[in-house]
Amino acid sequence: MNRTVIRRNSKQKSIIIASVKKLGNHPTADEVFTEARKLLPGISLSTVYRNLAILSENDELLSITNLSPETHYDHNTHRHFHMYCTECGKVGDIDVSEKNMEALFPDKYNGFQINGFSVTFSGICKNCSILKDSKGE
Amino acid sequence: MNRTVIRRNSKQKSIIIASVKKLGNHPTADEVFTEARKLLPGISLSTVYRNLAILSENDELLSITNLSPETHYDHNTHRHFHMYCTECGKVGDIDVSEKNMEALFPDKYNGFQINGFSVTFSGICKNCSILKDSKGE
DNA sequence: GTGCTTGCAAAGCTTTTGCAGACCA
DNA sequence: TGGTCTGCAAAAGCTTTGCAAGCAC
Repeated sequence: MNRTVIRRNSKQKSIIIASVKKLGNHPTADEVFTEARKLLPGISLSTVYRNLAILSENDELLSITNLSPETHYDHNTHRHFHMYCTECGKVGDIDVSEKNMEALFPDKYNGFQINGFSVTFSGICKNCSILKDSKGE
Repeated sequence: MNRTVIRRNSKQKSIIIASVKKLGNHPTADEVFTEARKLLPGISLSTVYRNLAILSENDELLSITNLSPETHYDHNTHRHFHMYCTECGKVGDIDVSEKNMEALFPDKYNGFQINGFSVTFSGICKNCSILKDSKGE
């Protein structure tokens, strides 16, 4: 669903896009805000939220809303899965073969017209496993 | 992760469980609250939240977070997918063959130890499609 | 100049928490 | 009776919104 309003460019918008790309690993709105402020100290959090929402609507970003309490944003808009570490909150990508994708993700299911999907695994990442082991937990 | 505290029964707790089962279709905390109040008008929303959290921790309920802005609760704790209608907010179940499950859901992935997963499709349900068609959208 | 976009502040929404009293075992 | 559970109210956390000023085109 694209906005029907005329879009304009602004310094803020391009800085927000650049920040998401630079951060790379599924930043939250607040992380984008922190990064964007390095380049434009006066930028406001609501501007970040507004632009992330618009970019998601226009499929220029993927918004991931079932990871943690916060919404994460991903500049990789291709179909892929996510892995969420319940220890450190880090988000990783999971690649799935195109064959499995097709088998799993039909366009329709019992009358539902499927437009998008979100797959998230939760668990413990390599780093946190090592940390836990070294603490003898 | 179970609580280590001793659990007691209460009228509120059993009414909350009964309400989730009666509502059936992935109710939110507020919907459970509304249902529970029919049976016990004095019950408080925080009691509902507290009990839903405990039941989820004990795997007596599945909590589905950020399907929508609210957390949904499911008395079906078996592995299955969800379908979220972006028009009416209704949540449906999607069954996937056990074979596909096994292929897709390994216990480990690149060092990640996978403990749980969440799969959500979003789109438009049958009812809403019909409504949209009849409006000529 | 028009009207989209921003920053600020305030509000909105769901969920959590502190505390005193109630109640289960 | 001891300690868990409840209800109330307030707060927390993330996100959205109203509005006047600023800026792109």
